[in-house]
Amino acid sequence: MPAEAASSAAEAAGAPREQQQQRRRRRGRARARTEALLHTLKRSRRVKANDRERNRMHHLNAALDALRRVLPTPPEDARLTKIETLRFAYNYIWALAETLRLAEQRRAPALRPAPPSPHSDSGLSSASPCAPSSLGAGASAPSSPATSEDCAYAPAEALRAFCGLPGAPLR
DNA sequence: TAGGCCATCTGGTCCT
DNA sequence: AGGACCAGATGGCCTA
Repeated sequence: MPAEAASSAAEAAGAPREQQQQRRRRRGRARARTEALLHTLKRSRRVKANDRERNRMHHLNAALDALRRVLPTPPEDARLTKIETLRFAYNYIWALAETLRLAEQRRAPALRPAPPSPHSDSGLSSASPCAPSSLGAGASAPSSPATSEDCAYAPAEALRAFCGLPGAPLR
């Protein structure tokens, strides 16, 4: 072992034992200081990260609250939970899109059969910003949260059915 | 008291 | 390197 060799060499050289011990103690203290510093550094980074995470979640919750405010829930209803809010929003958007589609269909029945062509993605939905294709779901309407018969004849009814109740069916 | 919901902390991973 | 995002763990609060 080189260390042993070195120490015995030092002894052989006549270095006093006391000096060696002092050196060892100093090294120990220095290492302890470094570790403490590292620990506080890690700690302060963690605290900062926690702070950011808390902030991030607050922003997420604020967005969720904003979403709750625009959803048509009766004010006396208990506040929707997070998962309920998301499901409700999904169904609400679906119902709105469906309403729009049916309204279009009534106004211009001749134009009705317009299955999305493979190239239709880009050219869709000049009608309304709420049209299905502009909801980020691609060329087709969001998949139905229930059977399509449910709102085939009464869009308003459908809206109520799908959006009036929290926990409306979501796939 | 069990179960649901929520806020917070934490370590890992990815991105800039 | 530091920040954003994510998922798991934990503990508190509330309600049936």
